[in-house]
Amino acid sequence: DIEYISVLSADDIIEMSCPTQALPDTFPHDLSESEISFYANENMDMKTELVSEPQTPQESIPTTVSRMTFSDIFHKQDTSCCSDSMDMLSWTQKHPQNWSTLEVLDWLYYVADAKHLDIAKLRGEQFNSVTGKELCEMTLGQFIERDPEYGQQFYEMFRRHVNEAQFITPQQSEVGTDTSSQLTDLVNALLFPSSSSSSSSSSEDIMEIDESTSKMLDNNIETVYDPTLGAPKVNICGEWYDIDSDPALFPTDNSCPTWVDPGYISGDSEIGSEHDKNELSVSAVFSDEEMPEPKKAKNRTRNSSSVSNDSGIVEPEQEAERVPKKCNRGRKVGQSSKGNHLWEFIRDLLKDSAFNPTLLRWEDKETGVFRFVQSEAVAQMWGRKKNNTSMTYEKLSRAMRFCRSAGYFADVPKNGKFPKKLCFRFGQKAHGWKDL
DNA sequence: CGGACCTTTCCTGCTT
DNA sequence: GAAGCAGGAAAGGTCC
Repeated sequence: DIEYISVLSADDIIEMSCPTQALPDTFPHDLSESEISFYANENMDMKTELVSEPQTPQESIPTTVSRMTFSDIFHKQDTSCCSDSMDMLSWTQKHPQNWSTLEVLDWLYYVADAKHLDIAKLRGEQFNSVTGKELCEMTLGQFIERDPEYGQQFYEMFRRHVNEAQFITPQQSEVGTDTSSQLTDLVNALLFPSSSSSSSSSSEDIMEIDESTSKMLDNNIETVYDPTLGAPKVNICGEWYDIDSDPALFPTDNSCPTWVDPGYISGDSEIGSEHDKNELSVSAVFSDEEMPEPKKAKNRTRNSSSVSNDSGIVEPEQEAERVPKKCNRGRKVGQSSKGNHLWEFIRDLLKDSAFNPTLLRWEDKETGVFRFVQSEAVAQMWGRKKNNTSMTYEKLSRAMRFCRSAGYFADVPKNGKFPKKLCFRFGQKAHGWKDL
């Protein structure tokens, strides 16, 4: 109701906005209604934005923050972490049946970005642990069940992708062929069927469709294997890298990009390459026997109270249950903490204006106090970094508390100056956060 | 191979 | 009641 909206103050808007932090905290409270406009995105979600430019351009945080998209965030990250960004498009070269759980999420976020979906409303966590094979079998209802807001769009985009996508094979990647524009066209054709679709579409068309998405692709597309260069080399950000000679860029774990999809090309599930032995075949990883247990599966071995009866006497059968069993605790295969300590990750996010103050922000830089703004988003990023799709803020905050007891973080002064929730402070062992 | 370290996972109890 | 915090316990991966 435009008449109703027009009398709202900025505070009213903030109060009414999505409870999952759709509006950044930096959205200014002291605006008049003439300084705010409402608009609906293509999904008919109402958004707010500033009409007038801030008086001091250096402090134009609210405008940029409120319009920030996933690729704005990730593109910024890409430049400092090329191998991560390469992985994010591996799904473009595989049949969805062979997507890993991470590739499902990469596709999801790619679509979310391309369609400018609201980050805060996106239920990405509902697609954690979903494999490409499972995604292929999901019905519209199941998509909507997982994400009531965008489930239908995801379903439609996914069906279109499954039905219409072509997948790059080594044979198609001929000498001198511009695989970059091919793949860019392909993906954009799938995402924007109405705008243009053939490989003849100009680069201007693509930029017009979605500049940030196109940039994201352009940064990664040259990673497609080029046989003319001999044994695998890739071009990242204008530089050619030799995979074998640069272990830092291509670690030996499964973060190595997938050049081709043997399972798709050969039409069966026989996996033969060394790479795939490392990565494990789809059938090996996602067979029924090996599917991850549901999150709440209880194989607990501690807490004697849970196995003793009311009288405190432990029954023989219950005693047997106390024998330690293997459960899904601790890090999973492929997860790594090499050089990625939590406090460093947090410090680096605070260092980056793409994340600070959008996802987390300083409360008092002098004393090292900071606060999570979008806690779940930070947790998902942390999980992404650690190859763990089931990361949540609850788990992240437990790790934060361990880091606190270890001295990397410290207690936040309880003087009423700082919020009691979502607030942390760097400790003695942490360094490098002051000189940001 | 063992141990230290750093998480990750799950949980109970408490506070806001 | 939900969200967040605090911390115990157990387990796993990495590094030395």
